[in-house]
Amino acid sequence: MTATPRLRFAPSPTGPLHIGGARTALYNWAAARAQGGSFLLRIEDTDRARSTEESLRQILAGLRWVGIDWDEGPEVGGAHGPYFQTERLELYQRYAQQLIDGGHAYECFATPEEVQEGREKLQAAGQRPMYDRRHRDLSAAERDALRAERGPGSLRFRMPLDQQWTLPDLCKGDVSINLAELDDWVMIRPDGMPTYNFACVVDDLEMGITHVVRGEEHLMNGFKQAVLFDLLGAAAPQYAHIPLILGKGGKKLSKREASVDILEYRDKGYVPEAVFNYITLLGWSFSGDQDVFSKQEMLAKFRIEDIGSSGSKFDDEKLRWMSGDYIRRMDPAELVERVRPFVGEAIPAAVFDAAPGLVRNAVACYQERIELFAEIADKVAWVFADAVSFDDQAQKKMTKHADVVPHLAAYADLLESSNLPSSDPAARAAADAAFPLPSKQGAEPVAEPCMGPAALEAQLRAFCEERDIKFGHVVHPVRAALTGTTAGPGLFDCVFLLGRDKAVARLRAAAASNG
RNA sequence: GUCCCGUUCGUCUAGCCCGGCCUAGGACACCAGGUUUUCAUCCUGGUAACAGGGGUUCGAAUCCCCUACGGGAUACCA
Repeated sequence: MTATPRLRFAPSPTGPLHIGGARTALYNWAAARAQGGSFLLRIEDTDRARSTEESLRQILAGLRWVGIDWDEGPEVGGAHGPYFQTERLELYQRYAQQLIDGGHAYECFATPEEVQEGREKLQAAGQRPMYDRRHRDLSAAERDALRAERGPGSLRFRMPLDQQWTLPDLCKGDVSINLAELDDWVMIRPDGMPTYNFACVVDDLEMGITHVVRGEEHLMNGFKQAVLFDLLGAAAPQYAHIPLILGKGGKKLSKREASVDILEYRDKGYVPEAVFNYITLLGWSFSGDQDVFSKQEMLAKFRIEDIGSSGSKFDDEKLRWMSGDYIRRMDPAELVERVRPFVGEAIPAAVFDAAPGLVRNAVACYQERIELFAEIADKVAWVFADAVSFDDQAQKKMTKHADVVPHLAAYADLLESSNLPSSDPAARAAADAAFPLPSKQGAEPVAEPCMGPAALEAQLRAFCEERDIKFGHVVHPVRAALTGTTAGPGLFDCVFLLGRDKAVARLRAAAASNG
């Protein structure tokens, strides 16, 4: 019965895409996709002074990064273009003329000072401050005189007065207002540029938009636009004005508590699917007991009507948790791929290419220990570095177990004569292939080309028994010696990753500097 | 000031439209235990909420009214 839905996201390129904008885009996108409709992007660049190419690029990149694509709009074209408002000026003029002819718009010559003065008067009288409609009913002669004296005026909308208007809102329900509360708002500026409300209506009409999801700061604009649609003899889209995203304090999200620019999340290494998931959850819930869901799952259930009507606060902690959750569930091969842009110097590019097995193993060892892609760099650096330096905790462990330090050299000797994988990234492909890390307890291949984590553990346990030292006391200094830290993957995964030469060298270095 | 919207654990929310299944469920965070060579993961358990006040009703988180608090809008910005 209803036509296929057409929704849009209509940002103005005056800054980067922020979290709130991304969520708005997301809901519009989802509503379209869920119903097999179209999603388009329209650029509202009528504010020429503030619009920039750079902002546009950032917005498009931000949308793509969270996984939002569009059927019509910049870079993809479409049958309802152009998709930049500054390229549609003639269209607005045509509609403006139609409205003038129909008596629904009039020219206003009031100076900014006069408008302001009128506002203050109303305010003082306890009424809503707005344009006092002083030029609403000018005679033709008065109009001509003013134009001759002051030049072209702005085109204002002749708001029907004293009329109760109810706006059916998909999110808020029916919202009513007396139209007299609304301004005779400016549709076209004296320079011919349309304002937001006017261009928006013309475009939504021309582009066949059926639903509009947008922030609740536009609720009042919803009335203005709906009335205009009515006077144009057209049906307004179904509006859904959704609550804003707030910061921890319940105030507008500020840069202090969270990144406002969506691309900052990309740069910090958040998993985009998690950002998508989390943002979706800010005001919409998949089900009573499931927070993590795929796009496909979401689309199967999404309905605009289910978007919550109360504001929500942005919680970076949960976002991070969710990012980590996505990482944990990722295929290790994919993780390696996606972590690559973030490793910097920690894993030299040459090693990345020459020793995929080693890199895979190293990264996989940290899969459940990171929440952001970017965290991998610092974590794995010790594997690929030439030597390590101890952090405070590691140094403490070393001094605390000073009695076992002498044994480190002996352990080094033992490893030196053992069949460990090589420390040379290029010479250990078979070893890394034979032992996918992190090693699971109990499992160990039989026909292995070298010692694996389990064999290494057995070896060290025997070593301790021979020398009558506590296994638990050796483990910590060894870990510190090898990795420079006290936390990390299983100790024998660490030994394995390092390979013989590096493990031996680090044990000896630690023994020397702490003995 | 005026108009509009909102208010369930610290946070995101389920439940509310179509009153009883709600001794209010889930998730993050937090606390306690377990697994473990460390960290992390994982598992088990716990703390914790219907803004307040009036109605309506046999019965209200759910319906109505008032108050308080929060947010938004009050532009020739979007």
